[in-house]
Amino acid sequence: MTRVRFAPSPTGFVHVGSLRTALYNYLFARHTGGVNILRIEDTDQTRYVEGAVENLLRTMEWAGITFDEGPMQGGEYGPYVQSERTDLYRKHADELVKSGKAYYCFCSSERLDRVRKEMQAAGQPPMYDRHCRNLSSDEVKTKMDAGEPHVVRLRVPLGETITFNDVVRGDVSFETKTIDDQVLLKSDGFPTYHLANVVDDRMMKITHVIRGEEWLSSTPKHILLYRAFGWENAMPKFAHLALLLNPDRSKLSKRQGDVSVEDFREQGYLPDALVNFIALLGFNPSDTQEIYTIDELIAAFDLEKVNKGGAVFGREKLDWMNAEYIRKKSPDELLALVRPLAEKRDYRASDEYLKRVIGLMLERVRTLNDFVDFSSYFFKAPVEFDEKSRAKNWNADAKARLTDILAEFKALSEWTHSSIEQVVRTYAESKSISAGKLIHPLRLAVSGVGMGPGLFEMLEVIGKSEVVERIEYALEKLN
RNA sequence: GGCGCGUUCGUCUAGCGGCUAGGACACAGCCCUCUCAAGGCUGCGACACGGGUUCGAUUCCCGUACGCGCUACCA
Repeated sequence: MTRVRFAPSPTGFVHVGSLRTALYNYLFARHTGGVNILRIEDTDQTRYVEGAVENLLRTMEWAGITFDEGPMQGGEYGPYVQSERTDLYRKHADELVKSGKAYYCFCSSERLDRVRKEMQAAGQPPMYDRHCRNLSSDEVKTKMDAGEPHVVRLRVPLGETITFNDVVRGDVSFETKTIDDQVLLKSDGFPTYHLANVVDDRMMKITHVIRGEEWLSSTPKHILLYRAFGWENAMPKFAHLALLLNPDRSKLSKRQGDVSVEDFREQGYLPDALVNFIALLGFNPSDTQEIYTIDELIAAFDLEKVNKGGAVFGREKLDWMNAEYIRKKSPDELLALVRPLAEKRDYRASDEYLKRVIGLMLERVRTLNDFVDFSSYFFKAPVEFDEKSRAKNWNADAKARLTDILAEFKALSEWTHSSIEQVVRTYAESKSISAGKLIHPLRLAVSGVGMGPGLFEMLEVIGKSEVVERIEYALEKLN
């Protein structure tokens, strides 16, 4: 039975890179019929953010990523929040100190900074100088009795090579002499990531650690910890995912655009589309298919097929994919999605009316928000008129023709797109002009802009009386 | 600086010794058309570089370049 975990730090919003890590864990768990676990890694008290966990939970639910064990669903290896497990970490840190695999360090952060600076100045890699590594037990006792603040550090064996087989990268090696005597337990009594992570992965019987590439260099420390605890035989497999990149190939970050899942949600991206898109950033089932349902992704997922190189998070393809997903939604689903957006803009309309607007806009939107961003004229008469379209389509001739058309519209008993079209085309023919000479000015008069859905369908939806009023207004206002 | 990882069209990718290097997004043109889209067709466009290994390298090995990550009492 495979057991994997997604172990985020609740520090605010959910980064799309985190979503991808969560997604790959989820896909792997479901593909292998294993267990997907959510564990909150909140051991840094200085980075605590109010409501971050709730937001994380909501975001995961939105994305359709489910967990079998976690803070909400419980499980036999809980609690699943690290701040509630501190006794466990302390116990394990003590055990390591007793067995000589770790030691107390009383160095102040000032001393640490100074040492690092000195080493750097000397052209050495900035590392801890292992100052407290060989303190005698008497010295330790004296300092402890005096209540000196201290941390627990791992006693990293010198002169060894740690090699492990990463599922996506193959063999990776590190020299232990390049590894710092890592702090395991901080002076505030909380564990660092390394300790808490290894202890929890072991206690929760994790079989595969699927995480971001930023952890690759720390993996030998984790392996050393497994060894120190005597857990070599329970070592999970490691799979390090390449990072998501900005268009300039730097690590995907704020400032160069949106990076939080919440941002995309707010901008009208569908969870299925975001998930589909992100799944294919670094993974491909060796197929030319682009659109995958979540079940297809689960069926196709394979850690061996995860790419080693980082992928640029390119917005254009996401937009295309989102549009594809929007068009696959049923009218009722779209209504439910767009309704709140329309209300936020104070667009008053019946469900029936909104549905018709959605139907006309469907082929023209890339996000849910586009439905309302580009359809204001279905709900409110234009107050401004697009200057480009006015310059091109509006003149004395157009005004004269629209005056004629207006009269015919008023006389029209049946207001449907085909009856409207008939009026317009018949009139154009009678004057020996192209229908476009009427259509464009009409569009401008009624919508205020030069683009949009087919004119006749649009006029039908907006309704006769409103159309008449708008034409009258335009005739009066526009020169 | 040190250590580690990576590198196929602009972007996401297929490829796992022999292919006219395939697909998608984007872009350009054409068709459709009342505009904008959608759709259809066509086009543009890549194996980072240098050495090996081999009858033959995008593919295997070694360098170089470039990019990224780590180098905290943050995760």
